[in-house]
Amino acid sequence: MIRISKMTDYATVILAALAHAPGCRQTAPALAERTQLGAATVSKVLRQLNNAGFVRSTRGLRGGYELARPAASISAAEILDALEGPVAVTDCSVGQGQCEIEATCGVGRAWQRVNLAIRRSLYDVTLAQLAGIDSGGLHLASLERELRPAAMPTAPSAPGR
Amino acid sequence: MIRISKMTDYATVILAALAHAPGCRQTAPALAERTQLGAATVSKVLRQLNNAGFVRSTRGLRGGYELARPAASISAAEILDALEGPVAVTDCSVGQGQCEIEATCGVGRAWQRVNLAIRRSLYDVTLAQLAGIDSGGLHLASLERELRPAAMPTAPSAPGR
DNA sequence: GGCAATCTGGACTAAAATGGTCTGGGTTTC
DNA sequence: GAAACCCAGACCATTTTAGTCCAGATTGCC
Repeated sequence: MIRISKMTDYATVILAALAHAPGCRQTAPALAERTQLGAATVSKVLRQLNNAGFVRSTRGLRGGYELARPAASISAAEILDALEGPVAVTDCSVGQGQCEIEATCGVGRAWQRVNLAIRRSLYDVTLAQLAGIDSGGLHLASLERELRPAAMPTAPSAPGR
Repeated sequence: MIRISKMTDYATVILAALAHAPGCRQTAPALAERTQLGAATVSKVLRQLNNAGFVRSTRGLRGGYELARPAASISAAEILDALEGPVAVTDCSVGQGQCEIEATCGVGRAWQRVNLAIRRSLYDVTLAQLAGIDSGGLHLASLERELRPAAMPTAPSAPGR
């Protein structure tokens, strides 16, 4: 259904919570409380975020997590890349050679374009925007373009699943 | 990982195969052979495509499937909508009220923008393009815009999964 | 009329991904 | 040395996905 995993979703929520208190260490339990997510789950996500370099951890008493970089410099695309690998709408959307029927189907090239478009839109969203503390719409250019057109068709009739 | 299901992928491949021989009925087994996919799977997908109105089926001897509408008038977004429901990057990306922690997290709004951007790019890709028989780039406007920028960052360091 | 080719609908299963928990360590501060 | 932390990974339950199979219904042809 073209959706990111819940874990990645949680990651953005947690990062957003951290972004709201920059430079201030917060423990995993405290973040769990703030975000209303399970403590164990938050811990797990924070570990991934630490490995990926988005947060910095401090052990021991008075330990906790804090953002490793300013929120405005972290893009949604980076977070997705780190947590679930690069965007790939289909197998052949990333490049050639993944698909045995490539020669026959010829569908790959068009998907690659879609992929690129998605990627760009993800690059234009920063953690600061996700957290709602955007300093002034610096990165909104391409998204505003997307939003302008009035006639945005809404999903017509999806069959129940 | 932001990807469409294989079934939907197959659907586009099958539709593309049909688009290559417009107005010409083809049986499910024949399409399976042409696309190198399992016969039962192709049948199943064709049934869904029939219910969704993308193809027209004829029963009995000499029966088969054919495109119900010209390939250029079918967008990738329509196919996705029909087969896996509307695009929804996260639960809260479709609208308000889906998420209990909406008030606290504030992440939803930014995802809605991403969602919209993805949706638009899917609307700009037609079946004709997917099939590689595009008549002249009528719908390419927004995608060309996406492709123009030179400095397209490629996924940096995704952790192996 | 009967047979063969075709679609139809649904049940069913196997495999994989996902979400989430638990346990058993290290570290640091007081 | 004890309390309050983080760290790493195994582990399990559930859901989703992919794919198969089978028992009809329909149509054209001989």
